[in-house]
Amino acid sequence: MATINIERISHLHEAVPRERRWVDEESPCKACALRHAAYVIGLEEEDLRHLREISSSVNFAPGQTLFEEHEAADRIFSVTCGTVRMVKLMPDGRRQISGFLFPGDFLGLAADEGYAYSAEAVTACAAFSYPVSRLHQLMLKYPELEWKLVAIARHELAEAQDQILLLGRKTARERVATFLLLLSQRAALRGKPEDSLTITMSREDMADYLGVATETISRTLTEFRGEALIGIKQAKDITLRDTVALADIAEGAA
Amino acid sequence: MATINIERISHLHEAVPRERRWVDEESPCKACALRHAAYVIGLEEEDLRHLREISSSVNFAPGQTLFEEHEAADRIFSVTCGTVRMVKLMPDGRRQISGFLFPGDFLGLAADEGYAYSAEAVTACAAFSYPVSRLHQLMLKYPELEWKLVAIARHELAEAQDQILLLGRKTARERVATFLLLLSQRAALRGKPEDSLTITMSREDMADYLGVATETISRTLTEFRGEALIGIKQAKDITLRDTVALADIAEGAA
DNA sequence: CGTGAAGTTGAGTATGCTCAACGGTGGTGG
DNA sequence: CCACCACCGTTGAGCATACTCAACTTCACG
Repeated sequence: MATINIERISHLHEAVPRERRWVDEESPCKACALRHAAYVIGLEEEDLRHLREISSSVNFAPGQTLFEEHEAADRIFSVTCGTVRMVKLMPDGRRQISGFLFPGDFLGLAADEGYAYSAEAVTACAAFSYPVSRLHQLMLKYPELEWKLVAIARHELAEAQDQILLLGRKTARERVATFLLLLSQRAALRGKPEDSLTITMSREDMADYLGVATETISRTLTEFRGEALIGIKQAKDITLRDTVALADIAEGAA
Repeated sequence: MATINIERISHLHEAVPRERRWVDEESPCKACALRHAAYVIGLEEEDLRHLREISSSVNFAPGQTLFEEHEAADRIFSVTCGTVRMVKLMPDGRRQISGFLFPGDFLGLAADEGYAYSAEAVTACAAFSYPVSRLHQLMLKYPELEWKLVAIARHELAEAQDQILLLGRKTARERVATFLLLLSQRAALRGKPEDSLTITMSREDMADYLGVATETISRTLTEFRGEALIGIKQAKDITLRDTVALADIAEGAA
């Protein structure tokens, strides 16, 4: 199992690796068990062993690019540590983030000729990389494992549908509430407190994910604080105070 | 190969089957070759034979429901004829259409416990239905076929990403232009004229797909006509007059 | 403790929505 | 076969949500 460390600097405004930030998400990153990358769909110990044979481990500094949109989609990744964003850009610079990935998520499935989006490290992060060609061979050998890949894809498709509803029909308030609850659920999945959130991404990232302006994110969060729905200790450190009310808002019931 | 005709009436405002409309899309519907359902990803004759063994043929009248959101996702469909819409509803009635399906498209992959959306016939249409359990068995037997299912899912994910960009960041003009070009491409795939479109869905469906109001669809189309980008013989009969300009608008370059 | 990036707040505005009236088309019944 | 009616689509006027532009504040890092 080789270890590759891709050293590409992505955007000018992005910081260069800083040792401090390498560990502040999933303290110590070295505990990158592939198991992490699997809880979503319930891969068995046996599946993991097979996958491990063809995987390489890769690390990325904040802002680094895992792969670019349209690049040949010859690798699939599973995130083991940190936060990754999937980014689509328009010629004039408008940016849409189609999703954030946390430990346990698969990355790079969406493709059609090339990748459907660029993938960038939000925090320092680590991932396993699987060459698609070897994955294909493996799948032919273990069709039961392949069926699990189908299940992962089905799950991801369902998530994309939710995002489409959010972007097509929800108000700014509903979008932000939905997002906070999403972060909460994902934190819970990783065994972290579900009502004390550490926001790993910037307001700009949140805005580009929710299809609004950064100012709208700020205003809405302030609004929620005013309604005692959340507490904001610091910008990146938010407490959920009334999850039920937030859920009502998220689904448009309030 | 059994033939099931599900006779569920979906919404009150939807018409009951009418013989005339059963045939006006893909004259004659009886020519429902599974091959139709396969050009996207290039299934081989052999794959089709295997799939045919476990499929049943189903027909739907305009407005009928193929399946409901949250229902157990135990069937996957391939559309052979007509137009199908994927619908998500919010409690207060807001509606988002996450996509339209044409002959050759697969349906029902997006699921997580249950289906991620309801599927409804826009026009009269026909489909093949594959029980997931039997599909699973088949896949274990023919892993090469299963890999093609993964490819279909990857393609669908890429499409969902495009829709996310559209809904998150594009203006109304850009959305409508993108949609017209999408219809054009899909028509071309089916061997139909690519600049003389037959719009099979209502303005309301278009609006709910593009995340705008129906009035905005009307206004934008009128605008495009005024700019000589399109011709509108009748509401459902649109000619593309300047595909290049439309493409520029669609990607935000104009 | 200074500096620059990130986040918040405010004021004014624009895009697209809502509400409403009008027009056309197709299907149905006389 | 024609006429009516209902529904779908179009157009218009006013308005609201969220954006843009700009100033100010806070925080992280050196």
